[in-house]
Amino acid sequence: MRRSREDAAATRRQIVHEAARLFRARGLDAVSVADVMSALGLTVGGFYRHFASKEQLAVEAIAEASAQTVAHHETVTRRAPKRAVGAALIEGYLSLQHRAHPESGCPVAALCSEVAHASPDVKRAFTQAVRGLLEVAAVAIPGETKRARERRLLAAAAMVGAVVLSRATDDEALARDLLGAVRKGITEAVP
Amino acid sequence: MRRSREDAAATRRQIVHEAARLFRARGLDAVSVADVMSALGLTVGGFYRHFASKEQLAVEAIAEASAQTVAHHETVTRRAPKRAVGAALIEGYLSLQHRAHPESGCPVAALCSEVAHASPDVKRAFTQAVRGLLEVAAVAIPGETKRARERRLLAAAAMVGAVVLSRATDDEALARDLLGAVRKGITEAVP
DNA sequence: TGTACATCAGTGAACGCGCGTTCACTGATGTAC
DNA sequence: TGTACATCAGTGAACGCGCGTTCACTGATGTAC
Repeated sequence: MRRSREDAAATRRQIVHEAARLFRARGLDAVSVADVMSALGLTVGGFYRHFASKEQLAVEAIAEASAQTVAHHETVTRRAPKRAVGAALIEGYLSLQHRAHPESGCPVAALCSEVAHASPDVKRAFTQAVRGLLEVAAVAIPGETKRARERRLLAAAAMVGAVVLSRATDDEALARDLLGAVRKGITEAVP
Repeated sequence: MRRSREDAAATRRQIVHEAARLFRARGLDAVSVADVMSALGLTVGGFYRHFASKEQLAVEAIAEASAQTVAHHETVTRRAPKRAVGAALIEGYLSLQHRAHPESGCPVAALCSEVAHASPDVKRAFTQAVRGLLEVAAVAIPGETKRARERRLLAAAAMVGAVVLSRATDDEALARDLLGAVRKGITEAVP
């Protein structure tokens, strides 16, 4: 039966929110529209009242996950002692906690190799998420010089690489070493 | 009809070879057993004379791709002027050529975020590929010290991260900048 | 070396299954008067 | 404010499709004598 406009808008937000969790946890392909809807106690049919396609949901879910991640990093920035903001951001990103919880973590690390084969719209949303990550990196490595920007790109690539590889390996020691080595290497360059 | 033992062994090798190409090009999920077989002019049914499952093929294809990549890097090492071996390896890995051709490139960069959700066997094969990459990195950054190992891990994470992100973005300038920044950052540390 | 038979690589159709998407339907919500 | 009607959020079943895997079959290869 019909729901009020507010209820419908809330449902839509819940679908995007749940999709943002599930896509990060299991990947875009491995999560079906039915998975997302049934996680909310809804049936598949209603999905298409809100979205034109699963792809549109992927686009919005990536944007939502990116916004959550940026907001999380802003919280970390606010709470950390002023001199140690960069270190706090880097340590959080490269933590075993982040490794263990892709569903609430950085969508760039969660989806990077999959997105290489995705549609232009999904790639665009993903690229925006990468830009969000680089803005967070600018808190740890500020400056408008070419060199500062290069160091931010290096830090972002290394951090994403370390988290992704730590998740893909079955060697716990290697996973820890990767995260630790990148944390050390990046923080040496970030006072 | 039945084929000779040599023919059958050759078919098996071709299946693994083609799978190594297709999986890197499109991802493990997006390539079907039928895709691999029909690329060789064969039908699906015969596949199960050679492999117990698609998963077993994925394991062998990752190992094959890793071996190809290590062999390619050995060729680069042999051909480069002795003082510039590290730079040659790094530049090849971080090239637009590598970015444009995942099908013949590093399987670690091609499959990293997908493998996080794969079976233990696939993760084990992938982890071996990561170790292969670290051995290649040891040519550029030799040494048995803890510090040398950490720098290899950092270099590997940054290189994989840069290639993966450069492929996932729709922003060509960002892609080039990522590859360039990591090349610069890593080669500064690698004389 | 020749022959009879077992083996098995590859074919092609079929299997059950889950997918994204569509659709007729329901009944509460929103709107027009 | 009340009423009649249109709208549309969500249901539940159905659609065509491609997937991984199985299987009866074929005929050349391999083996035993």
